[in-house]
Amino acid sequence: MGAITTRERIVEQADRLFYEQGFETTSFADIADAVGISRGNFYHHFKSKDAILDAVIARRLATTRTMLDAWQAAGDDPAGRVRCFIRILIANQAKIMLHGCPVGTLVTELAKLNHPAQAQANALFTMFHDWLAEQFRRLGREADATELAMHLLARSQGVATLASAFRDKAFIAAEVEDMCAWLDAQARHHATG
Amino acid sequence: MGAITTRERIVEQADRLFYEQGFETTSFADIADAVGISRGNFYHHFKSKDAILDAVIARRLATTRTMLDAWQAAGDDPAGRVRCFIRILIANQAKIMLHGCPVGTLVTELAKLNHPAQAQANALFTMFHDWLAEQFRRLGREADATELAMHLLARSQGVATLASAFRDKAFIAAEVEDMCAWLDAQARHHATG
DNA sequence: GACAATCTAGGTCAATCGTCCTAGTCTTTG
DNA sequence: CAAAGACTAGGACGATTGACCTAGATTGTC
Repeated sequence: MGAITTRERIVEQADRLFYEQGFETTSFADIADAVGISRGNFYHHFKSKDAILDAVIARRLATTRTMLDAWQAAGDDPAGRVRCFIRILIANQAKIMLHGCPVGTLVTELAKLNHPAQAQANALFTMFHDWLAEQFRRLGREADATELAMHLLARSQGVATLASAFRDKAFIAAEVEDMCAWLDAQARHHATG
Repeated sequence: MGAITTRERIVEQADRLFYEQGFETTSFADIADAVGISRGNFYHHFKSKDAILDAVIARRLATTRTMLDAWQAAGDDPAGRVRCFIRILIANQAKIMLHGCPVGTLVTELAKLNHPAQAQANALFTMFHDWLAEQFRRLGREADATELAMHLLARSQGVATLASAFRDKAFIAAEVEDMCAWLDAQARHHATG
């Protein structure tokens, strides 16, 4: 127990490669080489490439859930939690400048492929959205919590897209600061009005 | 003259298919079927798939240039021009909900593929950026025109990404309105401060 | 009307894709 | 120790990809 199984290593490397190269571009050979096993060995663990994609999405959902729960448990300040979300852009800025947002780029690619797993990938977005909306509700914005969550989600996506295109670190920093200021204004909007 | 050449029809259909399905997913057979010519005929007009991509990007750069010039010539109101840009999201909302932003999705895909044409595709972003920055300069925001342009570009990208993921028309409308309000505030910021 | 350039069709090529199969090896269990 | 099941390696498959080739059709020019 506790040992990393071959199946877990496959999902781990597939996750990384799907992020770095995209889902369709990544072949079985790529994953096999990364894991260090033979190609034929694959079908003992996954019956198809789509099955690997399902496992990767499930893995991302699990790690995202863990991250959100950790922020939830860290303190009692909803605004502080939202700031944690905003600052992902800085924490992961190196990877984001190279490969964009893991969620956004996957959802976009699956949409173009009209892939059956679109709905599952969208659940990643929904998970972030629902968590953000909950924080805004706790900030007293019950009426427009979902709109505020969508707004912040959209801004993060836009920053990731442009940061990747222009490889611009200063732009990320400026937008993160701007989003934090916007967040403070929203919290004040509750306190004063 | 004026007749649509086979080459133009190839570029036109490739442009559409690259947008709808993505660059890598679209095969020569797909384009040939759409144009109504044989596969082998291709290599008389383009020596490689990358050459078609170059032509598609050049076509998009030209149509974008034409659109921006038309807005430029339409009137003398910089804020009104920026509103034209913002409202692309509404004018093209059906396609955007299905396939995202033509610029953003192409740039993102080429980045994942580490494709040589990345720089050319990025020029599409730069063209929009420079045009927007020019409008902000005319609004008196010489000091931060480029930052404002990047900000608006990012927000548009984010809206397109989420609109595509959630197929949410109301979300687009709300964000467009919010961006227009933001634009007015920026213009006021110049007039009053 | 002859000739050259342009355009088109369809077949062929090697490479790569996801998938599948079979024959071994290792581990577990009675 | 023996039998069963889990795991692995490596090859083979049909399909598809981008690329290339050759031969015929069309067009334009003298």
